[in-house]
Amino acid sequence: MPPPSPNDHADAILFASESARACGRDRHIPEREPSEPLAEPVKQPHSALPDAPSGVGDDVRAGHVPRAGGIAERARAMAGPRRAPGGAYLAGLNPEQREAVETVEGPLLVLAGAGTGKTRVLTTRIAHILHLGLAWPSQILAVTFTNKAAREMKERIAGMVGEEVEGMPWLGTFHSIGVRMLRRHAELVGLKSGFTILDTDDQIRLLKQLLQAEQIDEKRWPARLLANTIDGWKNRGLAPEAVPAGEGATFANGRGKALYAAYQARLKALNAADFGDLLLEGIRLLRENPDVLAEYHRRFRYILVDEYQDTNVAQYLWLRLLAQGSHNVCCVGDDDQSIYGWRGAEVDNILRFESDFPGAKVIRLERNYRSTGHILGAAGHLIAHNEGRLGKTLFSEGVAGEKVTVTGAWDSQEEARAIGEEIEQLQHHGHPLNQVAILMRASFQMREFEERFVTLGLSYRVIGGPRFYERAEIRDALAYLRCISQPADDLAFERIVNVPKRGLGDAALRQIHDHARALGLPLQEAARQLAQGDALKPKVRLALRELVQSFERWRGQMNGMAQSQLAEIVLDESGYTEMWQKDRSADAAGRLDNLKELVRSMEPFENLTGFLEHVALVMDAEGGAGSDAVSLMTLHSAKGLEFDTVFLPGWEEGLFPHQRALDEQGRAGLEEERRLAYVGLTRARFRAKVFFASNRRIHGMWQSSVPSRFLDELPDGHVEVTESRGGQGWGGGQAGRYGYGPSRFDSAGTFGSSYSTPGWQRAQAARSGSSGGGSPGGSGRGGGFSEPAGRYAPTRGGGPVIEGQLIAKSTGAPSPFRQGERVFHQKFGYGEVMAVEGNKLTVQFDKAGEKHVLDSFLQAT
DNA sequence: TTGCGGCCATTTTTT
DNA sequence: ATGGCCGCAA
Repeated sequence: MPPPSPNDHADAILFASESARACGRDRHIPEREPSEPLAEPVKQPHSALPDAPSGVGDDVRAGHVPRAGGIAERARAMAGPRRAPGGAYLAGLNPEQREAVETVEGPLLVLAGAGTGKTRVLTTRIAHILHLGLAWPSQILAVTFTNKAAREMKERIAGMVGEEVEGMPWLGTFHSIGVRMLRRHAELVGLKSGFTILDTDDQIRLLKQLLQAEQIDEKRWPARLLANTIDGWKNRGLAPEAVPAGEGATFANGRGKALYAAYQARLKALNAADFGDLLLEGIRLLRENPDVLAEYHRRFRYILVDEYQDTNVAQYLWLRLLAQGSHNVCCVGDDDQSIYGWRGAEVDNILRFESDFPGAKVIRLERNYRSTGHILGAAGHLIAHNEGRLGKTLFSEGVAGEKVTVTGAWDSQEEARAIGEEIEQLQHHGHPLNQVAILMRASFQMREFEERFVTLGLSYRVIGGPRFYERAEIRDALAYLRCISQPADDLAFERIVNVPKRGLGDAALRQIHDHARALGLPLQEAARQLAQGDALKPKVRLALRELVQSFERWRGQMNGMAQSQLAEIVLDESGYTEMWQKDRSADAAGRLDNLKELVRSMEPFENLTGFLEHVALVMDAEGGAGSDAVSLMTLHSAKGLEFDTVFLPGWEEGLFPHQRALDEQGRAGLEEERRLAYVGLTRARFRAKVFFASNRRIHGMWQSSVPSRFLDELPDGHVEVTESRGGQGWGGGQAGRYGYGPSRFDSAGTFGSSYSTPGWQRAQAARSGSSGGGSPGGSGRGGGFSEPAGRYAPTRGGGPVIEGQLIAKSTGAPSPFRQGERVFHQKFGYGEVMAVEGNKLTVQFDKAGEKHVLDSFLQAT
């Protein structure tokens, strides 16, 4: 590392003296030793300041010194007359929250249940640290997962300490902080400081090329799978050489590890990093360069982590490295809300906190300020079925409120109709739609609600879904801009070389590639040379020359105008806008709107580079949240939000808990699904309304469904079973079979007749099936499949069956039904089998017409 | 090079 | 049922 620039020292002195003054005014804090707060900030800036190795302007000097007076002023203001020991910001905290805020030294885990004021603790804690003068804003590392969370945190801190928050360059997402570190020390990990950040799309295209070059069959070994595998390794902090040989062999007959290494080499050659690298290379940087690590140790006096239950191994390693300096690491999270295991989050991180950080203190926040007693009671009882948890019981001092309702519907359409009606009722009673959300397990469930709401004229808004910057037209437009800004960005060049179509197809691209590889040039430069020579066919050469010249022209204009203006010119002159204008498909107009929106969103940025950096990391555009509308989203995207009324449709076995989670993750998968249910319930302030449907169309085929086991795990005392209007609901048959004891759903006759339900029908089928043995359905609180666990209870021939706790996947066994046979189906009535394909049948129903159904839902007549 | 037709998979999502 | 992707034919 180069030595610090001379300026650093002078600044440090100024900085130190300011800090001493700031603290000096705080001197009268009764409970502190006089020397203690003084000592650190004075000593700290000296050691922390030697900064970016390059010495180029960075946070501390650039941002803070001029503002130091401001800090002192703030401190004085806060230390003013109204200040109780500690400051006004501590006033509204409950004792646990206050303890979490004031326990500033040493490792601390705050187990913050849903709605217990987690963000408040985090932000107040930062304000507190600043207020006491324990650290400068630039000495606090505060990490979140999403940009949204970072933004919110920043806003709330600003509400408490004012502009000082602007001096917190290390408040951000894991990734943005990772980039920040890497940009300063890029050379140490084999990159140049201006490296490009590749998103998933770029990553997959790169891997595709790699697979092609290696002659690996992409059908058998899709690039997507390799990308996931590599991401998985990166999530676990494994560089190519660290991948265990056995695991490295799982992809493409043992070539996984080598491919990973090749991919990393390719990234370096492109001067690019993918999302995983932003952390993984950060870890490498800190491990291999003790001086850099020491610098950050000196810098970060306090480390705070939000949503700790979502951290993966790489993030944990990264944090641990950094926390070895001050040991002042505070992680806030809730093991019961860990729902991202499937993308590498390790609940273990939070479960093991105390042993990972010796001397750690754990504070539980269990006082809930959000939900009514019944909702908390129901959610708490449900989550208590999980084994792997630290254990918390939320309580509230509020009212019991309305019970959680459980409503059965005949099929998903009726479910949507029932929910639509309830929402209209609420609306008539003056309930704002903004305070209503429908939270579902999978996004395909959304369509039904959208359709229903369109007919009802109910305004709704879909949260989540494809992000603005991930849309094809936006990515295309960005690729043009990247080509201008970074002529060596090969991936961007490839993306738009023939978009719109300009006759530069695979063949032309291959030639450019070959030329580039031969001379070690970026594609764009290779293209420029080829356009001049005569190696290409005239037509191709002309098109290429046109493109290359355009880029040069645009690049020349780059500095003379606002980037948004340049973008307009580029989109126009490249023919890209025209391409969509000519497009007759339904969404073309929307795409043009998106492009306009893109151009508009560029305006506030300093320059094109600044904008592109923003886009790479902050992949969200502010969507209009203005109007009063019902929110539709998945349970995953609901985490962290709250609504007065929450509808939770689709609580059926196979959908929720999702079959795949059960198949692939077993018990762990089930527990994560249960946490998801818990997250859903705890989003509600006053009303949580659970629904399930007895029939649902999945992959275009009607399937009968069994109510979710989670329904049985809701305690009687907090739940009310209602019947959807006009619905036939579902009979009591299946409940209780999961070993959690009897529940109210076991009493027959809650809904209509038990004898018309799919559960009963299936029990009948089981009884007449070849296995015999098991107790017949329909008796006692029965209808349950009480065959010994682990044994199949086939329907006729064997369809979905219950094995232990899981419903097995449909077997590939041949269907027992023949073409021409008369059959009966729960939803569609009588019909005739038209075609048989494995266990999938095409049936011509007398009333309902031709449908595709699984054989296990049919009975012979 | 482009355009169309068949084949396959299809939970959840951030950076 | 439906959309995305690949391969093949014009």
